[in-house]
Amino acid sequence: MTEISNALGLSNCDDFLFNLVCNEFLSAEEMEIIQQSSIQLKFQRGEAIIKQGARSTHIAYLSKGVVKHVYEDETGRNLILAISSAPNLIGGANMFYNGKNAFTIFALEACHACLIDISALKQVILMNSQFALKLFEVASDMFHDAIFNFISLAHKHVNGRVADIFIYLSRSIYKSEKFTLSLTRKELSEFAGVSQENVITTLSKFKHEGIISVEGKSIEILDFDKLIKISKIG
Amino acid sequence: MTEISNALGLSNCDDFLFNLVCNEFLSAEEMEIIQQSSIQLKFQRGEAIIKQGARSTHIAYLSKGVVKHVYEDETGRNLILAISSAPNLIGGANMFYNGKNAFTIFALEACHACLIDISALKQVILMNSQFALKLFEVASDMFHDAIFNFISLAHKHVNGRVADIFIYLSRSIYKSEKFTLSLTRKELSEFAGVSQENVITTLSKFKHEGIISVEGKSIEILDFDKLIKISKIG
DNA sequence: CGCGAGCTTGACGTTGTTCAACTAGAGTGG
DNA sequence: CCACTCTAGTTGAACAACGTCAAGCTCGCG
Repeated sequence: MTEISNALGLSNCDDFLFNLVCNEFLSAEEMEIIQQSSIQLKFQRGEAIIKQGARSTHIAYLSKGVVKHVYEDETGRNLILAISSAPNLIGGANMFYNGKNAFTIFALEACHACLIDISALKQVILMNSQFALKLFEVASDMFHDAIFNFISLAHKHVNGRVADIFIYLSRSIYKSEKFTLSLTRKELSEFAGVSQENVITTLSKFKHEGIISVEGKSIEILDFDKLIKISKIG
Repeated sequence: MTEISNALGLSNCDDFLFNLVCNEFLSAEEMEIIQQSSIQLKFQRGEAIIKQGARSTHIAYLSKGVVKHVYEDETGRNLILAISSAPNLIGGANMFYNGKNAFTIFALEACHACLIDISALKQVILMNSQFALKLFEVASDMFHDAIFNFISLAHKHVNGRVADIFIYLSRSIYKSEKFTLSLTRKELSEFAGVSQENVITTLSKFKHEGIISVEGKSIEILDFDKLIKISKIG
């Protein structure tokens, strides 16, 4: 990847991590097929990487940044299905749907992503079943994240839902107990499935109880055990 | 399948429909591998076909009956993730998880199911990538059902949720506008993520408004359009 | 005939949404 | 340098939605 092509946001998809993920499964020839039909792009916060309703022509390998998976319903209300951070394969769940993307993936911060052509990918799957199994696992993981979130939405009140979200963000996305939130309060509420005001009130409560420290977008989880306890009781 | 082995609930897994699904993808040899390690069983209402937390050793091909996919949480509250009816492959989402089943699958009525050994299935996947793609599609379908339900839980009130459930049951499970419900009111409430009383009240309301006809377990959808309208406004 | 499981209805308190007002910071143009 | 405006965040009060509780119902079965 040259400096110039990189600056233009155009290059083949030869990200180091992507190689790392795939190399143990792919032959040079197979890797070549995927690289030929792939393209490396940069996205800014708010840009859609994969758009709901559009024909699913590609999935993406996220090499830098954080994204949200959003379902936009008829009434214009949004629901965040999941958050993913690099390095990760995203959009795989669209791959075998009816040809249209089931949800939109938005960049939450500056992102580098490699768009991989689905037909090339299928071609490689047919050549290499080990790789098929691997892809299966990745898609499966997202499914289980979704179930987890599901439970939270179905049975828990705001306290439990917000607790779940911060446990998820800390463990799976930012991988630290101290992080700078890439989501707005409104986005938090679209993740929790409650009103923005309700999320804010709950955050204030957690702050006053010394469970988390909140300074705008700077979050620190002070009492992880208590957060888990809140998550459990709902 | 002899009459005797059928009565005992024991036989190889040579269900006609199962053959139908697989034959276009599997060779005789591959089919043989799967059949050798599979077993045909009968289940009564309430019996678990696949148990949450147990090691995922098999998935199932449901040739007769209706099942529920249930997540049982720490506090003993249940959440129905999805309903499936025959003919269908069930439990596929557990296949590539961390080795333990993420949810339980219960028979809602008398069911015939063929338990298929996962290691045999993986063996065949490695031999035949066409088959891998097919399995991928099946698992993908369940994922999209789950997302659909997700939205319903996140943003809609009881009216919308109950409407969604009856649309789903009518279209995807019973495939008729008139059917005999295999779920109790309590199970409906575990599907909708609201209290049983709330489901009942809503059903009564729909009945008085002439949207559905309810006589115990006998349901008939009288005004599908109105049901869809209710689903949309939430 | 009586019992129990599933179903139904209404009253009441809790939880959540909506609305409206207010604050703080960032960007813009005179 | 200071209004002006726009966006994100915050707080409280009024109202609607939901869960819980308690009571009564129906139907099948011993």
